[in-house]
Amino acid sequence: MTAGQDFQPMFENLQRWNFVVKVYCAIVAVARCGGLMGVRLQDVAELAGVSMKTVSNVVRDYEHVSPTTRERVQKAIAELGYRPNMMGRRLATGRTGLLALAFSNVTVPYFAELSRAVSAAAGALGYRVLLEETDGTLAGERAVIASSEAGMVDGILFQPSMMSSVEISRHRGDLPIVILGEGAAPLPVDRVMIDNVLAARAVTEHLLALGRRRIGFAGHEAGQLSATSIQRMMGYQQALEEHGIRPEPRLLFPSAEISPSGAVQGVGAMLDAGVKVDGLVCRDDLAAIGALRALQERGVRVPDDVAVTGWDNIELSRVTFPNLTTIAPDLDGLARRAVEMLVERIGGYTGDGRHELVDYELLVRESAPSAAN
Amino acid sequence: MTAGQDFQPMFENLQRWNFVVKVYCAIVAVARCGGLMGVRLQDVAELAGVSMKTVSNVVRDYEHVSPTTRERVQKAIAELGYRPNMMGRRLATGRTGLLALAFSNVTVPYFAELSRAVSAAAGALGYRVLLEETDGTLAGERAVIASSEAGMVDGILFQPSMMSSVEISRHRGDLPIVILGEGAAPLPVDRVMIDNVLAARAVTEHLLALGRRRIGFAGHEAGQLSATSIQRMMGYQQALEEHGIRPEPRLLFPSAEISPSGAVQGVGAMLDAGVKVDGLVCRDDLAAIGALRALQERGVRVPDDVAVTGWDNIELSRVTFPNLTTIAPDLDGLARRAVEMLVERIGGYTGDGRHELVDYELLVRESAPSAAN
DNA sequence: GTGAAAGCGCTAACAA
DNA sequence: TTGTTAGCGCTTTCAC
Repeated sequence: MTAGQDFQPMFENLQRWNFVVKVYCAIVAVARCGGLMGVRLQDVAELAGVSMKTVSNVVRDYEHVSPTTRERVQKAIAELGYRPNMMGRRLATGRTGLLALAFSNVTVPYFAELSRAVSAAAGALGYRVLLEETDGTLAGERAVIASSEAGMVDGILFQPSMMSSVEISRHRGDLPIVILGEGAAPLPVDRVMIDNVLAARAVTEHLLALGRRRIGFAGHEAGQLSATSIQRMMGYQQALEEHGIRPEPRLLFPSAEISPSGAVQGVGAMLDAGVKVDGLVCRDDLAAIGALRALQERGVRVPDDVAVTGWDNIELSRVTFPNLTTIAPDLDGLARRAVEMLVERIGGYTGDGRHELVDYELLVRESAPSAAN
Repeated sequence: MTAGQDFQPMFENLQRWNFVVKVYCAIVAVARCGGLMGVRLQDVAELAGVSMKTVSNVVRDYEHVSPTTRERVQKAIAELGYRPNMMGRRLATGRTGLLALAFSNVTVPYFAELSRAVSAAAGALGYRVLLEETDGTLAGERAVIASSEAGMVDGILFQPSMMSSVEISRHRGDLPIVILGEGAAPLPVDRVMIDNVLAARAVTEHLLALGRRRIGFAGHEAGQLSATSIQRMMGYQQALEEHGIRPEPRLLFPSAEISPSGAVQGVGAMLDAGVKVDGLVCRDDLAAIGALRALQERGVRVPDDVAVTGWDNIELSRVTFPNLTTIAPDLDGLARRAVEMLVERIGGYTGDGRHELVDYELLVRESAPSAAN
């Protein structure tokens, strides 16, 4: 008997012993909690008496596996309670099946609703979504980009608020990225948004059609304006000018902080300062909700005295009293298109940056009813 | 010259060539976008002229590396723009650094705020959070548990709404889990919540102290009650009974759908049916916001005619008009404790299930002001 | 203090 | 149709 012949059986025994232990553990585990720890592809292969490749084929629903083999493997899988380990799979394939969705803060209802739309769209294409909050800070945005580059995700949907397009374009070349919204976006990078200028014009024109002439704009940043605020204010201004009304700086109601409370204070302060308006275009629904409170606290009636509009069509905009006339972006369309483009990039598409617009709708509700009312 | 001697230089040349290509790519990449594709530990090791082990030590801040070596390695890392690949690391260590946070729906403000608190608490312990939405369905909850078991996360924070505690306890034994909230929780599993019965009593007693006697409960499920609704209704009932008031089934205002609009309809329908109340304990802030609208639509004044209370202290509860008296759970404390316990479990702790309570506070605001007002 | 090599669990050429 | 084997990028004994 040579050393080789001696070693082989010993090795087999080792394997078998390992297997026996695993099965024992399985029984204990099943008895304990119905599951099983650390079952590997190999364990299944051994129990089924086939190779790992075959098990892998069965697991991934590869076609060319004989029915009998497949059945045997599936029996082994069930018996052992095997579940594929994503980490191993991802390391081998280089894909994680995860998309990062980065924006400032999930507690902003628009982003929460966006994330649902994105999750749904991603799910339809076999991806899951890792939410990343940037807190709207440059540091936060850099951290998110950096960590996304660590291979945990296959691509990133990014709604920037601080980062410049130059810096965005400096990201690592192998991380596919799609920009959401009207923030900075380098030309070579894909982006999806709605036409903010046009929508802001539409909403302002709606107030003009109601006969309002002293129309304010509320809820934008008190300091450096965001791209979002700029575009919406541009549309507001255009609509006024087209109707021969000169935009007045006094009719701008900035918020010290972009939040509903910020709008309560910002709008409140201007009203207390004696500024008179009969219409208010708010930067977003949250600002509009704050404006509603600021007006109502002071006994101003909405829409009779002041008609108010929001933006985003968040769920609560239907429930305020009065509920909000608002711009309703096609969130599902936006999410679907963004995910599609990202998945194309992940798939290797290297064409030029595509900058696409999606639809929106002006939803007329109580806070600024239609002229017919 | 032997074959061996011949092969060695060739191999070295191959390595060097590979290296030259990488550096070239690096230059191109840096020129193009400041980053670099696919730099591996090995590439850094080669450039620095050390072994992978040493680079790994430097990357992970291992102490025992000589300063000169460390510096050389760091230079190579910077030069190549190396970033460790999480997948590889995780496969090797068996840890992903990811915690799943599973609940029905991020668009529910309470959950959005919870997720921020959890992200913060997890970040402090070196973990990141993967948000998982179950849509409040049994199928959704099962899918989340199943996918969490696929090795993508190290543990899961789960706020169940449908799954029974028996089924929860059947999950795979190697997936640490902590239950959030008052839903089903098997005894052996850790859980963190606030005392819903006590808090509901506190909020009801607040209304009683205001002299309200016809106090309703609003916003619970029209059909099968959730654990949350049950506990809050129990506290409501206890407070009434302690004050010698018999709870009246007519004063229950269920919602066909747990949403603000659902509450608008539910409360509205009861009011239209002629039910009279002077106080309304709402299951949550969203229901309270809906109730507010239902009341205001009908000209009922809040709090003068009907005092209203919410639950959760969501951001918008400060901005409604009137703003909401509400139960403010210590979200940060809850998140911190839940993450701590989960991380302990991940670390191998196997003690009995711990069921812990965290603080809450009754926030008195306009919708049900203090008696002194 | 540093290096060599054996995995982690899976996939995918290439063989058979 | 199925098996063999060489990685994926990293960590980690165990030597040196």
